[in-house]
Amino acid sequence: MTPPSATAATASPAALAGDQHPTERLLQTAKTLFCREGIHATGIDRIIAQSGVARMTLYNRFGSKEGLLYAVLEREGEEWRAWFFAAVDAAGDAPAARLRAVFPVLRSWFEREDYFGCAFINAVAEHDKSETRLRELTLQHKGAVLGYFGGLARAAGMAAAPAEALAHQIGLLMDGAIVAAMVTRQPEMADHAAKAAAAILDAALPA
Amino acid sequence: MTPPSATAATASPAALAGDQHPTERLLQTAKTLFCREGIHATGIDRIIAQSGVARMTLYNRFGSKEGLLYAVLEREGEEWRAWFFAAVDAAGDAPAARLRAVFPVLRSWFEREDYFGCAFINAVAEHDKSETRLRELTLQHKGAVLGYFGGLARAAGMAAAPAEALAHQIGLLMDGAIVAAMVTRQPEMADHAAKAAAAILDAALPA
DNA sequence: TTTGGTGTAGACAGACCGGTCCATTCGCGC
DNA sequence: GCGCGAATGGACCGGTCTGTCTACACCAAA
Repeated sequence: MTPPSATAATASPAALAGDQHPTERLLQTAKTLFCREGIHATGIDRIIAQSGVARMTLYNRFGSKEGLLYAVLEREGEEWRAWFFAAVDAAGDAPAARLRAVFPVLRSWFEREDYFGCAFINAVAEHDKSETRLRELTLQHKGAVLGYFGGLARAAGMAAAPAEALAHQIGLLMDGAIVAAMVTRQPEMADHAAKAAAAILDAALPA
Repeated sequence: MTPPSATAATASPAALAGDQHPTERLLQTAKTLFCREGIHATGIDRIIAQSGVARMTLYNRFGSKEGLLYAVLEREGEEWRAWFFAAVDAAGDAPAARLRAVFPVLRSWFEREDYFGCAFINAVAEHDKSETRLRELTLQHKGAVLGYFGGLARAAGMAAAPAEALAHQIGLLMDGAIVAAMVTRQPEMADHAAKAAAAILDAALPA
């Protein structure tokens, strides 16, 4: 997912290989490579070479490439949500204003040159569809986001059931914008989504 | 993408390995395996074993695994669009009625047990994001679908620009539903999308 | 009957995969 | 300075990957 440098400061890729903890460098490097080039296409050798960490350190910390992937996703989910919620909340105190800020915030994500789609969606897409673990991790992440949307909707005066329905609709729009922006490389996909969201919100929220 | 057996008749997997042209069996088998288990995770050996075709036949016909993938996507796009447009058009003569039929039709796709998401999206997701060929193929496919939506919107009385905007919004909702249904395995995602689309259409179309 | 195109069966090559093992070095608290 | 856990660097393993090559079977047209 690659949120706008939630870890801040250490932006330079050069600095990345030098001063951080091995675990951190592994997670960071793996996240980047997994997202940009795909998980299966990224070999262990690439990860350890680019992170400047010994092979055994990876296996001691994460057990396997799969374990590393899970750790990357867990971390990425936390960081992304922290960034996203904060950015949306910064749009104002009114819940309705925050709901309307969702897609402008997403656009700022799409505009990053290191935007390569949602790590969770991409991971599910390239694995066996009967794999449950990955889908569970993804559902957990998406569930947290939907919960956040639902909370905003209720805070805006909606009842529980319609608030949940609205959260689902915004969530669908968000997933659509994420994959459309990945494929087209056009951040403006967020604007189309924002217009759609506006129509939905206008119909759902008391004026 | 796996549309509901556009090639009809030859549904049985057993029949698949027996009576068809080698080229056909390769395309069919590769499509299924690529979608269900991922492209990188599907080896040539699996494809030739399951299709009952000689290894050299694959390389004579398609040149490489990559060539096979492109052929699969091209074919899949054509078949899927043919099925989808026909199914939506069957909902009625009125353009508005057809637009509102989009997500019920998608739901019938999500309900298939061999639904594993959109082959194009999945392919882009698991390859290097600087790969242009795959993204172009995907854009071509999505462009055809957006064009279809835009045509319906104009036929429903909308001007060119707003019709195109509406097409984008429906398209985003569609992509979102496709990935959400892939991750959750819940066809009801289409219902949420349908509600969102209804709000958009109600606001856009003249009553 | 011959010939040529198409497909088959499987051995094979070379690269690369994830993962293991081990000897060595580093860094830090004592 | 000492000792010990953590990290390193690299050799190495078995397996699998894509792609090539050869020898052979079939079948229709000349």
